[in-house]
Amino acid sequence: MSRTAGSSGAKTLAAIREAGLQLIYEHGYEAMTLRRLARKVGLQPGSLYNHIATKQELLFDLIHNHMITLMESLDKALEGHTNPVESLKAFTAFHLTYHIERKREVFIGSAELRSLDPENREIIVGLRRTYEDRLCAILEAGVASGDFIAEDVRVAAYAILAMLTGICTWYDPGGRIDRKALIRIHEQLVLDGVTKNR
Amino acid sequence: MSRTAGSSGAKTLAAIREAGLQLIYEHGYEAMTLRRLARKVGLQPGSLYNHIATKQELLFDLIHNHMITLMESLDKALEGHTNPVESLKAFTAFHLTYHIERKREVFIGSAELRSLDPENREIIVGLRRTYEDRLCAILEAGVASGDFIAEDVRVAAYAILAMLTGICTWYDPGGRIDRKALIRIHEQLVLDGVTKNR
DNA sequence: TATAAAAACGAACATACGTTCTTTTATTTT
DNA sequence: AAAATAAAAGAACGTATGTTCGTTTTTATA
Repeated sequence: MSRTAGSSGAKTLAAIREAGLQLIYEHGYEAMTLRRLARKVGLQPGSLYNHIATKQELLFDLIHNHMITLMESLDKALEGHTNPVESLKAFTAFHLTYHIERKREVFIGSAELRSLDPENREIIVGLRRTYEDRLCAILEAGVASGDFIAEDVRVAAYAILAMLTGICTWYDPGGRIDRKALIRIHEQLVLDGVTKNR
Repeated sequence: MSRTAGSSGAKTLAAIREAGLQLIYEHGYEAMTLRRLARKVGLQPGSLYNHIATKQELLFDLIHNHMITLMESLDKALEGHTNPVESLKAFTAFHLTYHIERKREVFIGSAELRSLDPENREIIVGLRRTYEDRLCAILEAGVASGDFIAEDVRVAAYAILAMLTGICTWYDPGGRIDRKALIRIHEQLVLDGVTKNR
């Protein structure tokens, strides 16, 4: 056999991306073999190389795409909010929603950082830093306006991010807890953490 | 050559454990090769099998040991506390301290869960559940006594654990932030999250 | 001190990996 | 319709992996 009827580059690449995402999420980058990936897509191992340059490049593509989308979505979600309290609520809601919806991408984006080549890793770490900075800016604005109290803005930001991101390691969208309730509870937790009198 | 002068089973096993811990922490279980591990310990690859049964068993040993120690230490730390507020503070301080001191074990204990054989994984998941239950019990006691308010105890517990555990992914013991300050800040964050009027 | 056990070496094993290359067939372009 | 390109197959590559085995030397036991 050779080229399959109905085969199209764009469709196959999309299938490779989706299957790769799932396999890396399930087993990790190192544990995912290209043979397994090929089988899942319905190809021979060698045929993958008509669409990807290398296994490493596939990983970077997945993470990089995710980070770009994350940043763009965040900036859209924060648009129009000037009040620090409202901004923080918007950030919390966005972060939770996005991290629940893109559970796999988020997980890979942090767990497989170490599997990236140094140059690739640096790019991703830079993007992540930019994301953290958005939260820091909100907290700083709130401290300046007197709405928030935070002993150390960066510590508070990391604590908040850790708490929110941790959610998607156990949250089950089809489970007992409603998503809106989850967001409400965490908005409150986050706000209380930076507003209560000390 | 053959058996080295001064070689002792216990010492070599300890060296293998320590080197394995470090290598798995740095590169992940799948990415750690037994040849690399052997080189780090100063052995030939085959000689490892005088001390471990298999690569998988080494991973399980490391994680299992960690979980057992974690539980014992927690119960010691909670001993004598009856007041829910004090218990929660003690839990927070213990969790942070332990997770900072045993950064590597903690990381491996969650990141490499998926690298465990199903039977091994089940054992670890059970132990982890027991740990979470300790926190839930404290929160429930606090709700019953009127000290805490929590819409959903399990959600609150997971949020707290996620926040606290997330710390050890970025906290640098030699860095800008003092450990005692870190504990103080988080005790407050945690308490605020479950005590403030809604 | 003789004997058994432990701990190391070093070679070898089957297997699996990421990747390359040639060939064949389908699709697109001219 | 012919030519060029794209996408697949399938075999092969060198290399690395976890593990086993027979041998040798050191330590512990009797």
